[in-house]
Amino acid sequence: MTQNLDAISPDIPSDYESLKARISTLSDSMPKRLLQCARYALANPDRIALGTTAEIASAAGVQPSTLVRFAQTLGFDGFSQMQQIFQGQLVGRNSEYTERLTKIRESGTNTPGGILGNFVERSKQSLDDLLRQVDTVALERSIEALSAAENIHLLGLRRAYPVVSYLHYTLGKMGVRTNLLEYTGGILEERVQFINENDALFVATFSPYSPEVVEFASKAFGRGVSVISLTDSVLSPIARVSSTVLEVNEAEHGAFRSLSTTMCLATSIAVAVGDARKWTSLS
Amino acid sequence: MTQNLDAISPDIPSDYESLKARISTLSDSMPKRLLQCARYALANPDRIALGTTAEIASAAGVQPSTLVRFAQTLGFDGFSQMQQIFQGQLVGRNSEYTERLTKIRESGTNTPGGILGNFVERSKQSLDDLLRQVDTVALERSIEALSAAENIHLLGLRRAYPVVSYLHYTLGKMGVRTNLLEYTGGILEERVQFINENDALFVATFSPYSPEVVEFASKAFGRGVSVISLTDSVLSPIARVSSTVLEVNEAEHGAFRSLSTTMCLATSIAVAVGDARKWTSLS
DNA sequence: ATAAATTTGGAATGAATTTTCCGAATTGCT
DNA sequence: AGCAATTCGGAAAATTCATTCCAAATTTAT
Repeated sequence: MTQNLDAISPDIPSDYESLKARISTLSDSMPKRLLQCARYALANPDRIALGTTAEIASAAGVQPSTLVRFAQTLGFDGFSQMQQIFQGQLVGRNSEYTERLTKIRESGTNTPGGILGNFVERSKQSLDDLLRQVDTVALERSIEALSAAENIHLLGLRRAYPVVSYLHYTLGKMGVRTNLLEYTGGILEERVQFINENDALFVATFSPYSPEVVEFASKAFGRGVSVISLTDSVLSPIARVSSTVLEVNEAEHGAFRSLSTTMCLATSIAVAVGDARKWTSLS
Repeated sequence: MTQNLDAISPDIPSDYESLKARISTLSDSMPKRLLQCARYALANPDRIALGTTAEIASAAGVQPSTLVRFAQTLGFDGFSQMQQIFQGQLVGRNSEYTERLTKIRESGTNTPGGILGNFVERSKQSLDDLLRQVDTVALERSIEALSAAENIHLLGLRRAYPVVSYLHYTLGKMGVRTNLLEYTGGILEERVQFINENDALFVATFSPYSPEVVEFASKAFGRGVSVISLTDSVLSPIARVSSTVLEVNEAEHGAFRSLSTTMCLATSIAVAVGDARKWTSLS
């Protein structure tokens, strides 16, 4: 097998891209351990570039010899030769990046790359703002409320729906069951009655704020339910009917906003709640 | 002299900045050859990071032993220890990130604020990586395919579902109708027949890759449908059944990954496709 | 179920690399 | 200019590292 592959492609990959491509094509026919190497290499190219066989092997959970075999399977003489490709990628990266940024800036906002560059920049700014402006007290109270709740209900429509559906999934994976309130016709409001005082309602809504969501939260809040809201302004109508308000200023491009920062916050909330629940369930 | 310096500053520089600072303060009292090392090191930090003593020494016009003495003059045990600082600088290109991350770790990653700080930093890094690694050709081809498609079908389960549901919403707002394939029981596969050759299938899937999604994409691809996939590795099984592959390396916190970067890319795609469709519909 | 082929782990090998050491050369001081 | 201290070069030693090899384990084919 190996001989055949060598015969088919005797030349060695000369840059990181072709190396990735070769890994991709050969991964089908790779045995378990070599696949493990492949996965590790693609996930941690920096460590391959700088580490020794012993270090990398132990980090990847294989033998040093397997690492050498992996390199040889890809067409290299040995590990060292493959390592050079990873090193080249590491060095070229620095210069390429700035070069690429200027190129993207020049390309304006009408090319796909330009649009992406724009969003990346704004998202980074937005993430900075999040960390700077976040109300840690509100955040901690939110985590507490969600951790203490008997049941967690999630509500969000339109642009907010991906946020709550993600929370639903991630919390579920952490062993925290949640109730994702889907909007199926006009019956949403009727479900308020199934939320009781010991529960928490997590509601996400952004401008323009869906009236039905605000209305729902208002009713729940009126019933004494702990309402944690994620929104884009303290002026949001949801703020008045919430126990705790989390604010996020999302990156924009014209009229279109990303969900990048919001997702970052949502993930953090999920992990924090998962952690808190784990500790309490263990004790 | 050397003994004195050791006595004055027995601690070793722990990052590139303090290393540079020490070189600059000590360079006054350095003899010729060591100064030569200092100059070379500051001018070619990358080569110091990756080369061997023999290589570097010859490039710098000194003996390998001089290189070792140089490192020891700066307070290190030997060359290897100094090299690690240069390597660290190479990996944490914007050493800001790693620096801030360690700062965050010191303040504890178990508090909600700590978890958020962690995700914010990693997400920013992840966004940088996205811009650096994105295959602009693949991106442009994706936009073209999606713009040219008669109908756009969207598929993504579990963690990928929020991504496609967001695309569904955003593209809809831009006047691009899409068909969001929801997973309702085992009937998913039967829907392949409703996708025809002029359509495009956008499929998102992350490790562990849902077999049913891969299977679905495979069938569509087999029917000649343009399949644009968004995934987390070239080893993804979806890659083999796609016309175009977009790769995203998302930020992690332990076992949990955010969707921050993925959402940024998704938004960009939506805006780009929306733009492209607008132009063609106007002309 | 059995045999053949492939893959794997781990020790052994051999190469490469870092570090030490010491005599020679250079520099600084009187 | 002559002496002492420092610096340097280069070889030798010690260490680390990549690679090879082979027996054991696993997988595949019959």
